[in-house]
Amino acid sequence: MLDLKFIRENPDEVKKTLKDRGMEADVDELLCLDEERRELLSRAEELKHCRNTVSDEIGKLKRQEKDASGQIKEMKTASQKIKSLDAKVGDIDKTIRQLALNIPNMPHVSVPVGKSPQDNVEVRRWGEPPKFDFEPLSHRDIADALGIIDFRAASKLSGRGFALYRGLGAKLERALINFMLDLHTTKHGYTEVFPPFMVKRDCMVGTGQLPKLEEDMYRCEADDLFLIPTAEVPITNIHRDEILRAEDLPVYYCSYTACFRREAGSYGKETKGLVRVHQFDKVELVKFVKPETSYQELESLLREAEEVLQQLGLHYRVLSLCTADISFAAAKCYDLEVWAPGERRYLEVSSCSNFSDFQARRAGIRYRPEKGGGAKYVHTLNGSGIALPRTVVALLETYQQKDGSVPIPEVLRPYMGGLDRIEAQN
RNA sequence: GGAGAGGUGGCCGAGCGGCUGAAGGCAGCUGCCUGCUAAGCAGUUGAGGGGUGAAUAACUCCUCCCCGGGUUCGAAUCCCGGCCUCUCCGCCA
Repeated sequence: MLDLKFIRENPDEVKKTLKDRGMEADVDELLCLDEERRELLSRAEELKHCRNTVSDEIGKLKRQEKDASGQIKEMKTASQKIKSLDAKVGDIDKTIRQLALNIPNMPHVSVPVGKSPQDNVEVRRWGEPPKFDFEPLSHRDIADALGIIDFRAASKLSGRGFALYRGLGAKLERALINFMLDLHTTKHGYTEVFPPFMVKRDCMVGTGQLPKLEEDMYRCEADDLFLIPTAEVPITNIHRDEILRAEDLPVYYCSYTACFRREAGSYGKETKGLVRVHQFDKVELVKFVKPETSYQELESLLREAEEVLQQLGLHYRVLSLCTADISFAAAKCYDLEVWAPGERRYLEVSSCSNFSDFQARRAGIRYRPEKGGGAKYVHTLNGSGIALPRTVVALLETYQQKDGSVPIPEVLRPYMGGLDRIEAQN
């Protein structure tokens, strides 16, 4: 959510942002309501001031056992007026909030202006796509031949869009999780967090999944709990409605969780195999930082996510998303796309965003810049570090051999009991 | 799931329906004092919003004692609903 005061003072900039993002929202109506609200508020406050002073007088009169029935009568009607004014202000507040929630974050000046994902800018590539002297297979065929992922069993259990990892496949998943967590906690200074996978509605609102994306979330109706779509939700909400101490910033958390997404409305080619599933594993990176450092922090967050792919030896590219493609809450966003030779395309495995104070305002996460100073909103950032299934896709497809075996990248071997390749199991 | 208790400022902890935005303590900050040990004395220290204003200066007003309703001229204080925490019992991986 943007600061109302900011919208009031910079309506044209806000409108330009909406245009750049290809979105619509009624800024003028918002401003009009805002003005009306302030006027009503002034009137209500004047009356309240009057009520406060007269009520004091009544108290004094009563203590002296004098008559106060005139004042009481007067205040009775004043109270009614206050009530109706407050109600009006409350209604307008709701509408304003609704309108304000539909206004996206202001993109950073460095974000490319564009109309569609085609206008995203490639920032860099790392490594080379592998060359094969045979026709590379898709991860589904590789995994099937090796017996490490059983899609048939998964759909028997849970329907389409799920995977069941078996044997070395399950071990590989576990190895990847541990490798990533160890990298971020030991080398990049993150604190590991293992949160609940179900959260209350408040949390989903705090990070912005609700109300807009309720259809995409799994919900346990009896308790009104939601399965988390990403660790971003519980982790960001750790400090909801808190004022952090300046000396504790920056705060870095990394977290492995399963993620649950209904992916309502996505069918077709993408839904085969591991590319888009309802439940997947992900290691997430979350930062709470001082505003003046947040763009530096975004760069380091991106590097930290990239390092996972580098150490795994997977070719990838980095995109700076354009105004039309960055998410609603983001001020700037990089996507990390890994090359999948069998799919013959790049797959998004991480999205690293700086939300500036947009998410913090909504979730009430502040810090006190200096002693005696007022509390300010922190800047929040997050990025996957990284999502597992597509990494597995890229890994299997990149390292596949003609004989069907898949060598394991060096860095994962300690996590695989020293094993150096996956071969067909019985 | 059953039976109780409770949620007050950075923390601990008082609080009678009006004199409480909130006693007292701790911690922090600012002075002063002092060679006796992180001692003493005084002052000061919450958040959000509105108005006047060039102002991140100043003044002023409103709101906030878990959240949301209600009673009342007036509610931290009374009533109802919700959320959370704790204790005891039961059940269970």
